[in-house]
Amino acid sequence: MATTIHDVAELAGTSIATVSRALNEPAKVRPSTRDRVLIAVEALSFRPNLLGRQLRSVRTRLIGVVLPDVFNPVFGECMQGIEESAAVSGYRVMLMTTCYDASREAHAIDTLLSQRVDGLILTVAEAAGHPLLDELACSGVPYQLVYNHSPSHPCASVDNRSAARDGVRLLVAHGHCKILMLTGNLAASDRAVQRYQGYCDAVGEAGLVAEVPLQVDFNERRLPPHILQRLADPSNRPTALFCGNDLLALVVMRALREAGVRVPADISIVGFDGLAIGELLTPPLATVYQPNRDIGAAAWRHLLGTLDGRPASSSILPHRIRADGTVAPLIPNPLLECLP
Amino acid sequence: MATTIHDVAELAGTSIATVSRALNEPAKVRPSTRDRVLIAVEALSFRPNLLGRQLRSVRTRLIGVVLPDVFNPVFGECMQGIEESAAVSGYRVMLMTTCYDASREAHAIDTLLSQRVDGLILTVAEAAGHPLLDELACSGVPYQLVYNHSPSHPCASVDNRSAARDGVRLLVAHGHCKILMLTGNLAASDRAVQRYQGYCDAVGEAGLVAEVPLQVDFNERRLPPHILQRLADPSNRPTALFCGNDLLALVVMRALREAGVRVPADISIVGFDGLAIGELLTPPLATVYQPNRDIGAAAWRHLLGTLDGRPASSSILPHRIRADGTVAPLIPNPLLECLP
DNA sequence: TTGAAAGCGCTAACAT
DNA sequence: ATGTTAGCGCTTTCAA
Repeated sequence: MATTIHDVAELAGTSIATVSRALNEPAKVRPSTRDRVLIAVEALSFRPNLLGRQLRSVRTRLIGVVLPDVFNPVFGECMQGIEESAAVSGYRVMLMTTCYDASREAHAIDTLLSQRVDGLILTVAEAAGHPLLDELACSGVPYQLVYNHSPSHPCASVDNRSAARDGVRLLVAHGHCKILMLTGNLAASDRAVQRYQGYCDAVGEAGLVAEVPLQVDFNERRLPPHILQRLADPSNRPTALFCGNDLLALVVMRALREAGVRVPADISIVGFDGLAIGELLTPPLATVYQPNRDIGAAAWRHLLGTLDGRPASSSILPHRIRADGTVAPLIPNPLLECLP
Repeated sequence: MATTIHDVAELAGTSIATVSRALNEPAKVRPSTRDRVLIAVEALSFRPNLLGRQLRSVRTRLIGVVLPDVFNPVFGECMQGIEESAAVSGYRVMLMTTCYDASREAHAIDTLLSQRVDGLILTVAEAAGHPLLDELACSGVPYQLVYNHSPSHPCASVDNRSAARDGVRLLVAHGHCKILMLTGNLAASDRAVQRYQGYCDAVGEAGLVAEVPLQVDFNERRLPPHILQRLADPSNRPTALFCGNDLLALVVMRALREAGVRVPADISIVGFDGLAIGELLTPPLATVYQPNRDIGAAAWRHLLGTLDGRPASSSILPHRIRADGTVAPLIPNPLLECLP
């Protein structure tokens, strides 16, 4: 079938070992033989079979990436950061998505380890006490979390709690005192919980009441009617909304718009993610910006370090508040009382 | 190091062949022995080395995906469609990005073939006369283009030209007669050229003048000043803009907004891509919708068909016009003459 | 039903 | 500087 190292060796009149060396350690072979080999390689358009090499060597130069999906631009941006920086170091990337499903996470990790990836970059639903992660830690295969901000595992992430707190502070600073949080499924994402804690921090330090967050199944493309009702009712609605992620913020903004609620005139909104695309909107989405591409790149840098034998390490990347169009100061309404 | 099939065989008191069979063709092994093997597998937490299997078998159950990037949600959405449907069939996906660079395309294809992927799904800058694609066609490795709408290669794509034409017709139908096209680098994308042709078709059939398209380096995050100047000048600006892709549409919308030009009051805009996110904007982006996720899924379906020995095939997926908020009817201005 | 043995294509000692 | 050879872990004839 495909031409192998043997064909090349035969044509070049050398042994297969020489072919291998000519290709991998050219310095170790006499220029004239090297040329003969390279000519043969060219003539046969020989493409070394990486499987053979990978099976034989310790390194595969393959890394596995496990993400909830790559439909959400957050993960697309991050994946871009991972792929392009890994490519620079000559590593290839295998991607598996989990749709926030624990059993799919397990399956992905298992498959990737079977493929003998050199390392793993992953976002899991819940990092704390994740059995697979602990197993990974023991297995000796380097790994790096992204987005999961965990004290016990190497990760590259923003500090979700502080970041969320800063986002909510922006709303507080604009005079809002009835701030609700809208989030994806809290049970399916430790980040969502951390961000809710940040919300509570900010609301608490302002002397306001932390309300129970409104949970939305993240796979929904539309806002459930009862939630919309809650948000659209002028007599009862919050003056500001903090959303656990940008996609959710966009979905709710659309729903509100369709219900005749104006953003930010009637209600202010702050998202979380810093989607590049959010900045292009009208009005631009106020959000807690996290450097998604850099998060991916940082994760790779850390992972590469571990692959090179350095101890595992984490990065808490800086977040930034994009105080943009969807936040407006609260216009005091003498008829409404802002205190609980 | 890692436990191998030998360890399992030893513990189960069988030969490695039996272990292999117990795992791959359980029917061919006596239940009692199979159980012994499975217990041993469990006890040693044996993870079969896919590299060994892949090297030995004809199939690797690996596919390669080559995309310009995965930062642009178009490709993220498509990648999602590919990955999740391939996963269902038990295939793993290796992703390489090219940043629209021909040499990186070549490198990606080469690497992926070295990895002995069973097939390839790719978007290239220019499909027609692409040397690597012709080589691929000969090599016997199945492949499927996405987004490249090519007559001579198996592909899954919308009909870029007709789709663009329909998008521009929307503008024509709203009374616009000074319609400009804004596009990424024409030289770096055959789709961009096809879409420009569609623009010319629609403009031509309306008896209007097809103008030279405004090209923008796609990697820019901002609109070059001279282009903005051209678009913002009230005495000279077009009444409508057709953008070769949604990201570009969003970028130009932002720039126009900052320059005080209102969309769609002062200028109407139609994009191309149908980004899910575009629908969530205010106003929602009018665009030529293409079913990105389905494009990915369709490409996989075709590829799988080819892998199963059926002849290569293509899908032209239906596009749809999302006649949304960024298009407004032209309000006739008696002072301005709409004829060339 | 099971085992022995031959390789898949490659790298890396070791020998020359 | 080059060749010989022994595997890497697995699947798959072929025999038993």
